Amino acid sequence: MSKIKINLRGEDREFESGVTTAEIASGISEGLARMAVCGKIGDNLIDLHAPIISDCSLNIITNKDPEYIKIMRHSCAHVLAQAVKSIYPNAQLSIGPATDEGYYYDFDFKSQVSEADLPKIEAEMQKIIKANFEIKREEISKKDAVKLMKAENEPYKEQILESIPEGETVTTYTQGEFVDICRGPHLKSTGLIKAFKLTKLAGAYWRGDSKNKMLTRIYGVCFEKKSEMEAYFTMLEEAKKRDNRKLGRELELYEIFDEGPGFPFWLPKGMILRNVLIDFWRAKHREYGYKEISTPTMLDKDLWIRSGHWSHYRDNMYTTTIDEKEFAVKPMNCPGGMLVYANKIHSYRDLPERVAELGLVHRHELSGALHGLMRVRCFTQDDAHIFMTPEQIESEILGVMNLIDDVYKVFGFEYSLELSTRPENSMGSDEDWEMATNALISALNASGKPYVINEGDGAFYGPKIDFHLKDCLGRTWQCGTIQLDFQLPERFELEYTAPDNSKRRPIMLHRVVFGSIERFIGILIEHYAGAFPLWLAPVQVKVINVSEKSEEYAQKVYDKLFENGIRVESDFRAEKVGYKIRQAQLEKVPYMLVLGENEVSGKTISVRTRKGQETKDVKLSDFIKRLKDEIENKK
RNA sequence: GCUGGUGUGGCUCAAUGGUAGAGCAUCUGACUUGUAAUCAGACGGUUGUUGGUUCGAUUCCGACCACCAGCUCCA
Repeated sequence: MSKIKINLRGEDREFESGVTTAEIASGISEGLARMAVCGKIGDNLIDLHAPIISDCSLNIITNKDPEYIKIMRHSCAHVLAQAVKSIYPNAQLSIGPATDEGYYYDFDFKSQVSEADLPKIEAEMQKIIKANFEIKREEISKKDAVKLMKAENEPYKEQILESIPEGETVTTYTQGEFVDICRGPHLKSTGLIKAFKLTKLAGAYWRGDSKNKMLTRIYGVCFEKKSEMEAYFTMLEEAKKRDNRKLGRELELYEIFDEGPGFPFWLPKGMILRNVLIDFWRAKHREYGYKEISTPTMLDKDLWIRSGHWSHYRDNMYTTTIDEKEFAVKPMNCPGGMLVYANKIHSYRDLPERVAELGLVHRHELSGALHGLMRVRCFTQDDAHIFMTPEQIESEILGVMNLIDDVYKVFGFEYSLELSTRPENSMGSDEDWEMATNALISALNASGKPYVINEGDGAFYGPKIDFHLKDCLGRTWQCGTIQLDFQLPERFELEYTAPDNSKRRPIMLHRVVFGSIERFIGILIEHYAGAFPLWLAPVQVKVINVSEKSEEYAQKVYDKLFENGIRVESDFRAEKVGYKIRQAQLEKVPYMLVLGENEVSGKTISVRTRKGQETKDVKLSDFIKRLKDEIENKK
């Protein structure tokens, strides 16, 4: 038996090769052995009974560690699978991982199953948990695993095994009658699962590929305590209240009609929000050295053939025929931008040239993908194309990253960065892709911000850095993006004159900050739960009179606010003050002015904030000053 | 597009194999009101569309459309 060195909490200790985490734990203390749930080497969790055969640094994970709940969720997925197999013996298993709040398992039910069947499955799971089956881990050869899965009639599992090299060992986990091949780790027994619930049922393609068969995915949640699970469901209820679709209608921001699925209509209040954002956007772009253009919505098909969109994006494009000529509605703004660049002779002295465009694009998204303002079929991209020399790539990318950060900060957004690399169906040479990808990586590294890599997720014309923002349910949406593109300058033969008088091809990047105004507003609605800060609020002040006796004075206050450019509304209806306040409150108006006989005689105003704070005897001029300061500083 | 579900007045929801009811909103009247809903009356729906089953369907079945959750895709 050979010896290996295992580092435990910074201390090197020697063990026999093949030692398990369980053995190490019981060697330390009985308590630790009892609490230990698995080991952790690097980021990998290993089963308590998995042999360790090489030098490493080991953490013993106990039921006090955050990893514990992940394991419980994973085991819960197995319990789900066991329950399904016992109710539907013909159902076949595919995969079943833990998620952020729970787990899911994909099955090929050979019969139809609907959400109504979930309680039945849940009850079976409860039985399994109550029976407290031991979850046994075993190592078998790949060959035996294939044999086992064949015997169990699990073709999906067999397919999974195919990707495992010959000669490797595979682990199985068995609980009662149920056996699954799985890397683990798992709980010691099913009885350790505390709070769980099945939440929804949906389709999911086998191996995430829409060409494959669609399986049935059952989602569930699992928590260490019932109270945590209840808190989670309460959170979901709260999140529903800030859904952009619900608030969009209630606050009269936008509407989507059956006559135009995915084509949002902007209502007056939403239009204000939109315009305020655009004003802010223009100011920022002026500051960062951009010019602005606008290119047509519909252009000759030949242009799209030339840009490559016709061959790569045709399915998503709307087209029409005019005078027997085919035209396409733009799904992207770039080709128009290329024509504008090519329209003029450029010197290296002009570069980088940053040209922005608020471009309305149309894309035929699949009907099932539409989602409020987050995913629509026509939207305004706050696009820009930057033309530059190779030396300018990194600093320009960093410049855009700063601009995006600068803009997101104003709203208090936290975002995550993703680098997407070359997809399968792409244009261009290997060298170009490598150079472009490296340029993005070095800019990311220079920024010092963390990022994840999405292999094969880039655009067909180049790799990209995406900025993701979260919606109220924690789903992330791509907003900002920076995409390098070597293709379009080539296809449109763009040039600039270098210092040596030679003609060179500029490097080009596409970028958006908001992403699309629609999606960004969708995120904003949920981020603020509709209670927009003053500078964004469609209605900033509501003037409310107490009775007819103060209407004339209230009108004067309204006029003064209006003259000062404040977005003000009045409510002089013959209703009780409480009623009118309630209305304004539901409209989430930041400030309400309540004006009655006291204010008339004192020539003051009474201010109520949307949070319910009241201040009496305020001078109108002071209030206006305060409003202007708050708007100016985007508080 | 795929899987499952849903579809009743502007909004939220109820009811039924025998042509639908409430609250809010709207309108009218009364009340002149002090910080989250004053009272009363009126108006408003061929129950998403379209076929079928039936003496009769909004209710049962099919197709289509839209929406919801998820998958795929994506700003």
